[in-house]
Amino acid sequence: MGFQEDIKQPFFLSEEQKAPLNVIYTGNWLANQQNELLKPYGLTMQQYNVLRILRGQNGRPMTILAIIERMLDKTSNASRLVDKLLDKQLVVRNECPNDRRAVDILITAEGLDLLSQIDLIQENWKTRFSKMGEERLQHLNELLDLLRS
Amino acid sequence: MGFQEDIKQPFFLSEEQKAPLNVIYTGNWLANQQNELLKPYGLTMQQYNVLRILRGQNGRPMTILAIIERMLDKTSNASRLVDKLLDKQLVVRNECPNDRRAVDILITAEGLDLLSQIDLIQENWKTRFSKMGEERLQHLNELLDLLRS
DNA sequence: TTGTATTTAATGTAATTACATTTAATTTTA
DNA sequence: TAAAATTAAATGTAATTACATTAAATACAA
Repeated sequence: MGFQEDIKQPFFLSEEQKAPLNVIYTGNWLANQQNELLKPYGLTMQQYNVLRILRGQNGRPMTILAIIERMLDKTSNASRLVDKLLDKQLVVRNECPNDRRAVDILITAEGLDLLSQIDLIQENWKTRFSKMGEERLQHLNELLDLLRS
Repeated sequence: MGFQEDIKQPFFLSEEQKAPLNVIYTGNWLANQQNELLKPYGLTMQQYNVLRILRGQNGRPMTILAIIERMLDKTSNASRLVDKLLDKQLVVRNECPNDRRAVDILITAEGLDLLSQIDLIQENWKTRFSKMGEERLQHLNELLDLLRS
């Protein structure tokens, strides 16, 4: 049940009908939780995602296009997301030396610091998942990957 | 892999790290597909969802609040969604006789007709899921429900 | 009854998103 | 090389979303 109660579905749904709704619903549920958690830090999930991508570069700058490639939601506007991060001085933007069309985006010390603060809180969230157990999570990932294939 | 390639993740993610991202990513992926499918009919997923909720009432009207209770994404603005459906004459809105604060929303014949057109196309989409097999889908639903509990 | 609180829906708004267009730089090709 | 095509990012915009406020009707309490 669970999910059917949340949407007060009065009649029985087949697993087939339920699955797509459940994936979308659970995805939104997680995204909302994540956004709630990030609100005190003044970040949206998208901005947080970009910051983490930049951290993953370990000091190497990335162009906007490279960032988009790694984003969860590729339709959102990376230029403007980076604008917001710039305003907060969490990243810097430099003209790319070998291609003047492109820009090099780099996370600042301030940005790294903010991320490490958030990491601590995220631990909380991660325990939600770890309580599911490695095996179940692996299975969930397999099923989702299969769904998209 | 699958999902890790989509976001060009260079390093290994644990199942625990992967799962929340995978759920959100797959949810967005499904929602985008759904929106794409509905575009020719001039409906957004939210509008479609409201229409289906109304159809489920079999001719009994619903108030805005009752609709919200059944919506997948309860944060979106039901009043305005209904406005859009009204513009397209897919629903009618009447003052509720026993409570003049409330409004009775009812799907029109036109709305039902549009839904039945879309149903045909949806069959296509449903085969995506049915090919997963009943057992896997049931398992997926269980895992998602467990995640939210 | 009369004033207060609550409920229902609509509205205002600022921010975000989706999508197309523009600008500037680079690459290709004639 | 010069013109055309492509690429990278930014910008314009209309629609949508999130969130708060408002307006109207009803319920409640003194």
